[in-house]
Amino acid sequence: MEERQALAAFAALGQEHRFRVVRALVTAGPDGLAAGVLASEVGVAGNNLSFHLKELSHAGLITSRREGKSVIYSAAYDGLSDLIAFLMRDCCQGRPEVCAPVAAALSACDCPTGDTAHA
Amino acid sequence: MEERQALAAFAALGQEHRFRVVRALVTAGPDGLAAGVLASEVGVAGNNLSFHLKELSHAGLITSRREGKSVIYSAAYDGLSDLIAFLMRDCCQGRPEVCAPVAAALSACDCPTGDTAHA
DNA sequence: CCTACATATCAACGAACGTTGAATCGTAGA
DNA sequence: TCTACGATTCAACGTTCGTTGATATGTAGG
Repeated sequence: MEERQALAAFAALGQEHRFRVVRALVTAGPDGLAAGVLASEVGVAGNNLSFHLKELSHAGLITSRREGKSVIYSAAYDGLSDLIAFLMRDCCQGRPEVCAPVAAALSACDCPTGDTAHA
Repeated sequence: MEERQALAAFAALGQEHRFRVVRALVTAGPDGLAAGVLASEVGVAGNNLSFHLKELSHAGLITSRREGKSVIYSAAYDGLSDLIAFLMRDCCQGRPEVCAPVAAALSACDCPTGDTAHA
């Protein structure tokens, strides 16, 4: 991931409404949510939401597809993981003070980290 | 980490100059860097840098200590790891599409993840 | 005490951001 | 084709952000 893209992603997530959009889409799963549903879920006017969705899409954090009259938005899981990986690559840099808690968070989650023996 | 704090941290990292400050401080290690050194390293005027440093400090990403005539700034490693952990907790949510690449990035780094057999 | 140096604070300006309302585009059904 | 509906685009606005220059604080040395 380029630095430019990462900066855009951080700036995008630094806005409350956009962050709530991303969280709602991640929670919704790969099926995604229609723009109208997102609007009422986040509490933003439709036209305003379009503005934020374009920003998030440009930052590589969400994707969209048309489905009948609706436009369905989904979280771009690869973009999100790229962002986390970029942050760790730029900040971890051989410093266990940063990585250790992240590794702990990984094993506290339902994901296959390679050493999660808790499941 | 609170959502409010995480939003402030994302917004802080979304600014190029501030991001470069954080990267410079992480690279510098726990010893940190003086404000003047940071100013020339990032290419920002001293008074302007103070503004950004206050923002980063308020976001919990850096800390400061006075040392003679200089003020030394250091990366807040716990704040950074908290931020990554928060992002994964809010975005991972049992979705291996996000966690797997992060786990891969972890093992590509010099940190003890518990299963890094590459070193 | 006075000077020199390193940072921080303040007021002010221009630029970018986020919101709003009206108008437009695209799709589905009568 | 006409209407209804969902979503987007556009122009305008008020606000916030980032930068600049001048000023103030705090520290070390003469």
